Amino acid sequence: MTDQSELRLRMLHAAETQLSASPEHDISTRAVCEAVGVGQPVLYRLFGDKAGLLSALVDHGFDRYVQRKQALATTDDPLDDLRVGWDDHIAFALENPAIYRLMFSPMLARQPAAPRTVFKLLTATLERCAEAGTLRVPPEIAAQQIMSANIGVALALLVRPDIYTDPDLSARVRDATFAGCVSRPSKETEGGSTALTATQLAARLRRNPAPSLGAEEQQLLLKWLDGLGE
Amino acid sequence: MTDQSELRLRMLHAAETQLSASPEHDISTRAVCEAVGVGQPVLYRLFGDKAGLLSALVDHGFDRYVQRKQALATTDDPLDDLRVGWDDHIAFALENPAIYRLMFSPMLARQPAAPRTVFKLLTATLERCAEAGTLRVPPEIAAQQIMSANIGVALALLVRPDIYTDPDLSARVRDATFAGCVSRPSKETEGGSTALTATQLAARLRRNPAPSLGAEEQQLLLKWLDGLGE
DNA sequence: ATCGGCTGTTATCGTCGATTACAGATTCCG
DNA sequence: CGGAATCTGTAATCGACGATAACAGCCGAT
Repeated sequence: MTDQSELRLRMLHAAETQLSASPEHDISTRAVCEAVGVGQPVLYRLFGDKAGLLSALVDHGFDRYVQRKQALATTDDPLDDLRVGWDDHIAFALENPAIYRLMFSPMLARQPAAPRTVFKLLTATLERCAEAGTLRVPPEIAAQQIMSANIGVALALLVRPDIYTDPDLSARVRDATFAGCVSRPSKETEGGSTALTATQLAARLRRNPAPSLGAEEQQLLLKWLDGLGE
Repeated sequence: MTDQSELRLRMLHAAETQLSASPEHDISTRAVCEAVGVGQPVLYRLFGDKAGLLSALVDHGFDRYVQRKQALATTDDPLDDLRVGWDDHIAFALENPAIYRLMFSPMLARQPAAPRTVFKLLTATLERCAEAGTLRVPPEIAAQQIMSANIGVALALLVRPDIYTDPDLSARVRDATFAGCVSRPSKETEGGSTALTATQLAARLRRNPAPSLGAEEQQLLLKWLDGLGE
């Protein structure tokens, strides 16, 4: 029970250590097994195959990533929470370079499922922005922009520090990306743009469905509002 | 002479074909050699080792990338050239998924040198923007923002089409990124911002150094102007 | 006590990256 | 012209690795 899951964790830890120490960014199942003092069949029973071990390592990395994200305080300023989330993503990448490389490697045979959870977290914060009336596009749309840019910057800083030398690169792309989809609440924006108001209304309806509308009507309305929001 | 370089190309082509067909995103040196009808030592003489073959494949990909970029017309609207360059980057990624994955994989043992050339091309266009007075930061700074975001979006669309479903994702991030460092010439901006003017002046001085200043003075002045531009 | 299922071992297979040893062709020079 | 040196390829092999088969001890359930 606890034994096998503890062995699992020990193997994952050994794999992570060896991956961090490997200039080739690769590990060998033999070395991992030897490090924890077991034979290879144990690894293959626990993880199926080498890809399974790497997948588990990726999932383990995403677990820490999500745990860390959820530990971040939720303030009453969702836009500031967004900024903190972006910076924390970059910090995670720089503090866990080996696992981050693996987590977001485009060469992985099977891509992990965890990013969908990460997306939900980001979307939740964006929903709060939308409710506050600072989101100019539907949350799912904004989430894709933010995530792709955030990962792009993290990989750049991680993999090519020789090229991406600007210490403010992350902050610059962050501000530009956020400026592209969210806007500070101000007198000008308030009641101004129809897109903004539609997005705001959609967010409120998603939290508190209107009792006067049926389920299908509600869905259709939200679809229209999202259309206006884009 | 031509023989060995032709053999090299044939092996590169075989490697690319097999990489594209491999669900594991990996190739075997044996299969490549067998495909072109030679023994393994030939490969090791031409490329050193497997990493050398992959490096050559990456360089070959960057050659095509650069060739394609240089084939893009240069108009009198540098901002529009920037947009075309961004879109072409995304198109290249989607049209050459296997090589693009490899070119920008964070798991490569040795990172290629070609990206520096790509950066120079982008910076050249940005210098033209600066001369036109539409760049708010030094070209090298802007280039880092644009490249990292561009790669981030390309990898997202390539690797996780199931998550990044917004058909306008690339255009949105592109516009937001450009809005972050360049601005359309208008009455407001003209003569308005000191940062903008400093960047513009730096670009002009870089093209036409002031005869009234010495080399060291010129360098110092440019450094100051870049500082103002940030 | 015994059966069945975990959990681990040793031994082994097939593949792959990489190297050695060697052979034909070509070039260069006495 | 002839032989030495170099280039260019092949066949055979090595060592490491991923993966599996066959087998052995432990432990709870009946």
